[in-house]
This record gives sequence, C-alpha cells and structure tokens, in this order.
Amino acid sequence: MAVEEDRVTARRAQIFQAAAAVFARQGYHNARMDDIVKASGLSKGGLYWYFKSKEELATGLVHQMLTHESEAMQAVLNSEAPAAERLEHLVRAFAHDLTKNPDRASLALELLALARTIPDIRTCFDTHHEHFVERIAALLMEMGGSSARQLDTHAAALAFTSLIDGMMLRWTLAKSPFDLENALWEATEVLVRGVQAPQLR
Amino acid sequence: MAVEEDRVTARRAQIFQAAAAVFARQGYHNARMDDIVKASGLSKGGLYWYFKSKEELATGLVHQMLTHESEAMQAVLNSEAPAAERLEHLVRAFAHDLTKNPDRASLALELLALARTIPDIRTCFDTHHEHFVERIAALLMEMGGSSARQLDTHAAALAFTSLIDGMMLRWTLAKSPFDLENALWEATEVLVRGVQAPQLR
Amino acid sequence: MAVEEDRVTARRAQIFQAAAAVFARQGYHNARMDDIVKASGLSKGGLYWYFKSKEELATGLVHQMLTHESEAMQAVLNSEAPAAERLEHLVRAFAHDLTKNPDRASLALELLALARTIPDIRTCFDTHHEHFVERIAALLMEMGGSSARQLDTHAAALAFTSLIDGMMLRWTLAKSPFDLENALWEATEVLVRGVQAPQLR
Amino acid sequence: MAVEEDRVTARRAQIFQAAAAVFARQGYHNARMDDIVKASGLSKGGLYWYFKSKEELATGLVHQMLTHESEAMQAVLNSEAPAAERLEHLVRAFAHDLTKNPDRASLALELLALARTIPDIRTCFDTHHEHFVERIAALLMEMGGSSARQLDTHAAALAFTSLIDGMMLRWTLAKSPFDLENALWEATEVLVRGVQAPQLR
DNA sequence: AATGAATGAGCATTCATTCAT
DNA sequence: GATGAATGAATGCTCATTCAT
Repeated sequence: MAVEEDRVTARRAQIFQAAAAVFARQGYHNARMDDIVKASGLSKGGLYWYFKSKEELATGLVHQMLTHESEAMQAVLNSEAPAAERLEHLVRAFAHDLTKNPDRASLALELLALARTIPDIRTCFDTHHEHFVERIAALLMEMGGSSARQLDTHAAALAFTSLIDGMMLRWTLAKSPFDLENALWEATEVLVRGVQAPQLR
Repeated sequence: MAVEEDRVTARRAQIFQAAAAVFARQGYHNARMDDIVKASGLSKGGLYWYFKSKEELATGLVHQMLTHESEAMQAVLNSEAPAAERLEHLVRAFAHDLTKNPDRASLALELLALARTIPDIRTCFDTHHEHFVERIAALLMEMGGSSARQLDTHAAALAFTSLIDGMMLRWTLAKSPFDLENALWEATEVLVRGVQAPQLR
Repeated sequence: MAVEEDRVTARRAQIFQAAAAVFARQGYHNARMDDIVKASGLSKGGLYWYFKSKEELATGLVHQMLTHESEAMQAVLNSEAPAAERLEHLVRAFAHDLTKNPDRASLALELLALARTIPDIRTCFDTHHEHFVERIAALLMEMGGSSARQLDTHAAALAFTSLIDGMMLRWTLAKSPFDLENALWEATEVLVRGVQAPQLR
Repeated sequence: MAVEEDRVTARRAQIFQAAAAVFARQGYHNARMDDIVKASGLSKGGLYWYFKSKEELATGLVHQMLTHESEAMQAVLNSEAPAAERLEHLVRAFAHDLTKNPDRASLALELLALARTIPDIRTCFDTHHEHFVERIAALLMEMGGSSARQLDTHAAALAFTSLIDGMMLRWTLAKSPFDLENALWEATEVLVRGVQAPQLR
C-alpha cells in the first residue's frame, strides 16, 4: 500500500516537474498536453491517469509550489535568530532561489495570471498570501513595532509582500536583468526603516 | 485626409475598448475574436481591416494603455505642487482610477502575463517601466534625498514601482477586497519615511 | 461612343494582362483579387466594374487567349507556302512564343485544369480544340494523305494536338528544361513520317 | 508490429481512396477537408493523425498513384512478348484502365496542375516522367531502331509520353467523348511507323 | 496501470463580393 | 465610373479528452 502511495507520489512529482518546465517556457495556454507528456516521459493516457484535466494539473502544480514555498518560509521563521536576521534570511533565500531558477519566477507570473480565470488557483494564492502577510506582520511586530504601530505593521506587511511579488515580476520581464537579491534586500531595508522611523506627522 | 485619420483613430479606439473589456473579463486566450467583434459592433472583416491578428491587437492595446498612463502620470508630475504632494497625488489618482475601474487592474495582469510570451508587448512594458522608475527617482530625489543617498533613491524608486504593481496584483486577485488607495498610500508613506530616515547601520 | 468602347477595351486588356501574370505565377486559386487589383493598377471597385466575379474574369481571359491563338494560327495557315512549310512554321512559332514567354505555358496548364471545374472555360477549350484539330487534319490531308488515309489523317491530327499540349505540359513542369522548339519539331517530323509511310500491316 | 504497419497502411489507403474521389470530383481547391473526412469514414482528427496537412495528403496521393502506375508499367514491360506487343499492351492497358475509371484521368489533370504550385508534387511527376521516357526509349530501340537512330528514339519516347498525357487531357475535357483506347493506339502506330520509316530528308 | 489512436467541437484568419460615398 | 472600407460565410487545422486494447 505504502509502495502504491509512493509510486503515485513519484509519478505526480514527475508530472509536476514536467508541467512546471513546459508552463514556464511556453505558458499555460501555449503548452500542449503532448508537450507535457513528452517532457514527463509518460504516455498520454498515463498522464490522464494522474490528472484528469489540464486545469487540474495546473491547480495541483500551484498547490504543490505554494506548499513548498510556505514550508520553506516556515523553516526560516522557525530559526532561533533575531527577527531582523530572520527577515533578511527570508528575503535573501527567496531571491537567491529565484536567481538560480529564473524559470520559477516566470512560472509564478504565469500561474498568477491563471488565478484570474481559474477559481481554485485563485483560492490557493489567496490563502497563501494571507498566511504570508500574517507571518510577516508578526515578524515586523517582533522587530520593534510598538503596539501603537499595529496598523502600520500590518500595512507594512502587505506592502512587503506586494513588493516581493512586484519586484519578481519586474525581474522576470526586464530585458536588462538586475541583481534581484540586492534590489530586494535594499528595498526591504528601506521599508523596515520606514516602519521603525518616527511618524512624520 | 484629416477626416480619414479621424475615422481610423476612432475605429481603433472602438476596437481597443471592446478588446479591453473582453480581455479583462475572459483573458486573452479565452477571448474569441468573435467576442471582440461582437463587443466592438464591427464585423469580423472590419476588425481585421484594422488589426491583422489577435496578437497585433493585444500589442496595440498595450501600447495605447501605457501611452495613456504615461501621459496621465506626466500631467500630475508637471503640476506646481511640492514634490511630496505630487507623489501623493500620483498614488491616489492611480489607485482611485483602478478602484473605479477594477477591470483595468485585471487587464493589466493579463497583459503583463502576455509579455512573457509576446516580445513586442514585453518591450512596451519594459520601456514604460524604465521611464516610470526614472521619473519616480527624480521625484524622490527632489523630496529630500541628499546626494549621498542617490543610490538609495534609485533603489527606492524601483521598490516603489514594484510595490505598485505588486499591490495592484494582490488587489485584483484578493477575494476579500481592501481599500487600494489607502493601502497604497500607507505603503508609500512607509517607503518615503524609510528613504528619508537616517541610515540604521 | 467609340471612345467609350475603346476605354472599356483598354481597361479589360489591362486587367487581363494583370490576371494572366498573377494566375501564371500563383495559380487561380492562390491568386487573390487584391493581387490582381494591385497588378492592374486599378482599384478593387474598378476591377469589379469590368468583371463581375473572379470566375468571369478567368473565363474572359481564356476566351481572349484562345481567340488570339486561333488568329495567330490562322495567319500562318493563310500563307502561300506549301503545306509542309506551313506546318513547320506553325510548330516553330508556337514553340518559339512559349520559349520567350514561359509563363504562358504555365498559365495554360492552370486554365486547362480550371476547365474541369468551370463549364464555360471547358466549352471554350473544347470548341477551340475542335477547330484546331480540323485545321490540322486539313493540313495533313493536303500534305499528301491519299483519300484512303482520311481516317488516319484525322487520328493524326488528334495525335498532333495532343502531342503539343502534352509536350507543353511536360516542358512547364520539367525541372531540367529542354529545347521545346526542337523537341516539338522532331516529334512532329516523326508523326508526319508516320502518316506518310506505307501501312505496315 | 506487423499489425501496426498494416493498420497504418490500411488507414492511409482508405484516406487516399477518399481523397482521390473527392479531388477528382471537386478539384483540390474546392475540396474541403471535411468532404474527405466524410468520404473516408474517419474523423477529422483521425485524418490529421495520418496526414498533417491537406498538401501532404495530396503529395502522398501523387506518390502512391505514380508508384502504382510505375509498377503496372513494369509488369507489362517484364513480359516475354515481343517489344511491339508489349508496347501495344502498355497503351491498351493504360487506356482501358482510364476508360473504366474516367475519374482517374480527371484526377491526373488536377494533380498535374498542382505540380505547378507544390514543389514536392512537381518532383514526383518529374522523376516519374523521366523513368517513363527511359523505359519507352528502351522499348522503341528494341523494336527496331538502328543505332543510327538513337537520338530519334529518345525524341520519339518523349513524343510518346507527351502524346499520352496530352490525349488523356483532351479526353477528360472533351464534351463529346471519343474512344481513348482506339485513338491512343492509332496515334501510337503512326508514331511507331514514323520512327521506323526511312528518313525523309 | 498504461498506451496512443481516434474524436470533434472550437477558432483564427481569409477573401470574394458589396455598397455608401 | 471609381474608390476602398466593410461584410461574413467559409475553412484548414488544433488539441483537450476519451476509450478500446
């Protein structure tokens, strides 16, 4: 039984990997099931055994990716380091990972656009984002927001996550590539400074 | 002659409007040329008289939208008000506009995703973004960056534009809608504070 | 009135020339009315003023070409020279003309194929061919067929015309071009010899 | 494996037959893929599984027809009979076949016209014709050409093949049908007599 | 479980023809 | 007579999905 499970998991992983590569390169709509079949090494019927439609495959892929990302994030947040360091680690790890796998950023944009059209995917992203914002807000709070700044903290968290997505997007599309890790960390610093700085008015 | 030009312009505008509505609702790939034809009030052949392919139509639409946006931005920047006010005006106008036309944000995401696949569209966005960043950088500089902070200013401008795109994206996808104008302005304030705050380390 | 007629004739000739060139190069079905419009120097509406459909244009073109060819043939046949010389002249003139205007042969094949589908064109060719065969038969008879060979003469005429069409066809399609005039005249000689030779059995 | 091959061959044959019928009746350009689909008994996708475009289908059809024809010719030429009889057999079999299947002649004209536009088809015909001429030349030589007449023999072979094509063409287009077998054999006799007759000049 | 041949609804695009000006 | 913008039916081809083996 466990062996069964393993094979299923392995096959699905195999397919996810193929789909990720194909979607990243060609985009969801320009990707043919046959392309994914070819990339996966399975047969057409085989693929449809594990995913009953292209949409379900995309949805599953989003789910898997966001789960991974969430776990990776949690791992960093669970560390013993001071909040500021955890934040930096988070940012750098994220940027570093994308820099090494630029396709991931491309894929993310593709799937994000898909969220507009496919409700399940939208829900996935939505939930993920909410958790993300909460964790960041907590982190920022811990970093030195006085209780009087709670609102600011939450707003800053939203700003932070938006910043990340927006910069990833810019980075994937920009023809003249820039150093994502650096840019992202600089931006984060500015943001953090802004949160901790005394109110202007 | 001028009349000719006018008709051509009018027709193209008419088609752009139809395409914008359809792309916003259904997405580029789920949009049928027939849908746009229907929405435009022209005939199929008529549409193809002005745009020789679906792709060219999308490209033209991106061009037109970015041109409009750039001009709107310039108009705000040309005002006599102090820099800080111009920035606020810019942010609020942008957010206000989207709030009144939520489809625009949706459309923007769609077209942004298209940029991955269609080179001409990518170029349009790229150029537009570069100009955008430059203008914002100039504005931030004017707002009080000492020359010693030039680098920060540019980084902050990049952060700012990323923030805008990212938040617009979040806003379109979020199921629980939030006040875009408020969130964006708060985030902007944090960012500005961060730029003007004394270096932390 | 006569001036009117002249203009009409001139315009039609102008269009025929354009259509001939376009059909020769692209074939009837791959030719767009716009191509012919462009080649003719007229406007779309202008072309349709003189020919009310693509098919009518093709039909008119066939008619005009066959009329010309028939007249050219008649001119040669009307000469005072001995029959054998007239035949040679006929063959050489025909081949010479095609060699100088290879498009004509190509066009002929195209229109011949069209005859299968367009009844009017088929009728044109049919009538033309009948006359052609009759004239050739008369010529061959004059060249020395005894009355006892009348049947042979007619058969030979049919053979002769078939030979011409077939060789023209081969010539247009052959990738390694050959000397049409020479080949055709040699073949004619063989045929003539065969008609004049004593019955074998 | 052999079963696989067989099915593929059978399907292709099935499609060729349908295409031949449809092209013969309507012509290549007036034939709709749907017509062929209907005639073949397959589905649209099924047809496209075996031929990836209309053009490829036509090309394949030409190839198949010429291969068959070449084999049929070879079969006749391989017989033990004297050369003259083999020639007669060849001519009569060819004509007889067409008379029983008039569509074949019609189809041949259609495909011949296609050769003007589709390079692969042109090449097929070209190669076929070359072989045809060579075989006929050899046959004529065997029939009694002295070595002094070698040139004439080749010319006569070219004349012969042209004659066949031309007469088939005439026969398909003629409204008043004639006896193809008879006409063709008579013409052949004249030609042969011409080759064997003493030089005139 | 796995295969891949077969299905058929769906779609972008074309192009002969028309007609208001 | 002439123009060319506008029409819309027509068509080759695609591709997600199915199902007999």
